Amino acid sequence: MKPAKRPAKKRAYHHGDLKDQLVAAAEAIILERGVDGFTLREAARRAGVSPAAPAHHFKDAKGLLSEVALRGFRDFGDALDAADKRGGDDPQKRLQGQGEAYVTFALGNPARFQLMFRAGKCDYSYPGLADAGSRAQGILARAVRAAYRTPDNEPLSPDANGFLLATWSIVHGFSHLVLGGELDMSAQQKGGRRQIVDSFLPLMLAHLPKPPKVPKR
Amino acid sequence: MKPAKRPAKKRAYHHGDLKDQLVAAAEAIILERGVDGFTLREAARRAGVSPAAPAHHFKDAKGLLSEVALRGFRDFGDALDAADKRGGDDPQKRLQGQGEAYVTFALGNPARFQLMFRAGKCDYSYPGLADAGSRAQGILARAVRAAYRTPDNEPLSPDANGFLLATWSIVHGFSHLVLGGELDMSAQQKGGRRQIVDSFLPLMLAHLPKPPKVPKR
DNA sequence: TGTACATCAGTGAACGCGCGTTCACTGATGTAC
DNA sequence: TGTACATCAGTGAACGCGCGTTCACTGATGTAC
Repeated sequence: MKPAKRPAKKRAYHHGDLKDQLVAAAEAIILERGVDGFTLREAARRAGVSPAAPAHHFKDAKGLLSEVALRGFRDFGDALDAADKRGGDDPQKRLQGQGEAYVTFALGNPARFQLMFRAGKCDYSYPGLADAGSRAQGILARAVRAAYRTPDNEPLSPDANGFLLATWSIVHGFSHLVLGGELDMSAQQKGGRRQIVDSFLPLMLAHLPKPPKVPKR
Repeated sequence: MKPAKRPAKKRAYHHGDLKDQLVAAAEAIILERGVDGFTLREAARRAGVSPAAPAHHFKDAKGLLSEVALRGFRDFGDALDAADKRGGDDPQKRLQGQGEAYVTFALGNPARFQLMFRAGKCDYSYPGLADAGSRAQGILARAVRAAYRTPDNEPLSPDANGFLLATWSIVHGFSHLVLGGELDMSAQQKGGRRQIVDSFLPLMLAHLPKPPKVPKR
């Protein structure tokens, strides 16, 4: 076992935590400058390391971004899953909870969220990434499945599919509108994003489509 | 008056239509390579002109993109407006129509749409851009105002605001999901984007929130 | 417990690239007289 | 109708920039005996 992490006053030649710090730096850069503002050199700079160092941990620049997205999708999936479970066996509660968790994740992790849904920035063949993405996607579908009482081995009905898509669209769209700053104008009110969200999220969630009452069969 | 546009076999020293062609080239580049793939040099190349030429028509690279976005917002606003008017005085029809027009515009003009909603690519002080943007935004609000029978000089009620936001979110989110290719997996079906949209758009629009029945006052 | 050696994780200089923009210029066009 | 001249809209070479990546290297670590 390694010794407990030392504060390491003067940095050793071997960094010891470079991979994680590069990931953290990448997120910070994206937060400050947007997804397009990320550069590998800047991430290395922030980790206090030469521009060649990241190559020992990631194949290339896309590799680092893919790792960021991977961790994002995992946490995202966890958040949706937890919210879903909190809903017990009440489909309405499960969907409402997932909707809220979706938006909460997006606004609480703007850098990751924007990266996760920005085509072309990640390498989908990065190990685990595609899986983590589908898993997160499947969690909402699972709740819709329950609401429509559709067994796992049957495809969703067109109606259920429309419902799934509408629900996904509304929380996804809301997240993008807030993150993109589109709401600041229309919401004619002062105070930061936090306030806008606090006041509008419940109102918006109240308009989430309602699942049908499907009899047990 | 100028003579009718000659085919101009061998291009004259003066181009004659450079501004429009740069705009067209920019849209084509964005379509092929994404918003981030745009470069001013490439636009100049496609217009058959030296890299310094665009400076005579646009202040800088952002200026060209701003012009693209401006034209986008204008057409977008026109499309929403036309759909709204087609709804007569039936609020439900007006909202449904605008929703469909919103998505149709996004999918029919993916390059522009993605540029229009990508923060940081445009210069909002570009003449007319901010106005065109607010105008488009106001058209949906106008229909909501009618649905809730709110006079122009009164602010929307919180409930109406939530409704507006939910409606905007759903069409905006759907557009992004389709353009981002997120649906191809979940929609387990072959055929291009066109088919996905044709089959899912009506289902999704069926879940647009319904405006309340508010008595005239 | 030492020691030899392989492997790991850094360095820093350098490469080539395409970019946006600037510059002095020039050919074409439009206008005043 | 002709002519002088200002202005417009191009050219093409050049600048400096920061980027991702490569390279030969080296210091630190871990392991086999």
